[in-house]
Amino acid sequence: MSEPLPPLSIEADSPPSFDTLDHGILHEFVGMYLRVAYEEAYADFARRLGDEALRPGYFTILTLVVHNPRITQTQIGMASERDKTNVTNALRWMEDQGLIRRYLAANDRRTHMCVATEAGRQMQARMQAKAVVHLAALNDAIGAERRADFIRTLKDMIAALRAGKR
Amino acid sequence: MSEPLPPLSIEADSPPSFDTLDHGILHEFVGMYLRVAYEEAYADFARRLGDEALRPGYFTILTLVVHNPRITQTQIGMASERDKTNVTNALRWMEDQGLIRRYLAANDRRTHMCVATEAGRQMQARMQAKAVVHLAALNDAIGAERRADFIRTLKDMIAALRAGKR
DNA sequence: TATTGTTATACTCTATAACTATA
DNA sequence: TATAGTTATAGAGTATAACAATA
Repeated sequence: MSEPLPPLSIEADSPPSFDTLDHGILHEFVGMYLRVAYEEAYADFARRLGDEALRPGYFTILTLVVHNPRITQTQIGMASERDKTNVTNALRWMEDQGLIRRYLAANDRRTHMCVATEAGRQMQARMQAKAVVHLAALNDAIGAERRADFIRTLKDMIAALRAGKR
Repeated sequence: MSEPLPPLSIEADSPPSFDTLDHGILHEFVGMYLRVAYEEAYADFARRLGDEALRPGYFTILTLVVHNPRITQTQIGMASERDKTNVTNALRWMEDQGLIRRYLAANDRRTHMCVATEAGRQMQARMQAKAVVHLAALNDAIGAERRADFIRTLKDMIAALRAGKR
């Protein structure tokens, strides 16, 4: 890898106490809280799902397939906000697990239509039950009404940042 | 890697139209919006920083060092919500770039105290100027008052999810 | 024994680019 | 030319585990 760090010189002063650290502009910095909240929400859902279910990220995709028979991979990518390459990998894995099947559309043989199997529907139902508990835990923390505002703010933020790209 | 996917059988039906996709519980699913908002916020800040500055994740660490001379690596890890191994790597890189220096504390020679160089202070100031514009763009979208509520909600969520771990 | 920091390693999520096949 | 999907590859960010030095 890289070279070991060089030895440090010794200085007499002491570090600042943790309680009095100056965070500067970081108190206003949304990005940091957003990152940590995302990580904690992901980890909480993953904990509740346990080892018998899919990973959190796959719940979105499987739910879309269960609710929308013959949904295409492009549609899944757009609706789940994921790149098509990630969708391909997720669907391949789910097909290997027997959770979904895919069919070519007769009228346009480029598109792959995805359909959940019975095992896939059962898996989605099990995961959704855990998702409901996960959301209830969030509601206990922030309140159901506040959650609606919260989601609206997230959506507004996403839309504005995307508009700013162009 | 893995084997190529097998050929698909052809089915006559058509995919659902994208506009009428059924998202099921996903409309309530905070995690997905959280992920996308985080990604967009990160990307927006990265765009504004350009190629001459550090990556967004390093801004937090450099800001802590600039504002708190002799801050230790453990303190940086806790304050920036990052694992110590990531802090080590970030600081090594910043030291290579001449943005910070590190010293051993005389009274406890395990601890490494971090101090920003003049170049580091200038870099932090340049990045903070871009961070302010980034935050202003967010305020245009969600409003400064709503941002305060938003951060409070994020903090509450983080605290609740962490409490639920134990 | 516990803590600070380092190193090696690996995992997750995501994206880019080049490709095949279909349109 | 453009679109749907696949593959190989790579990157950013994060974490785990074993370790050395120090307390």
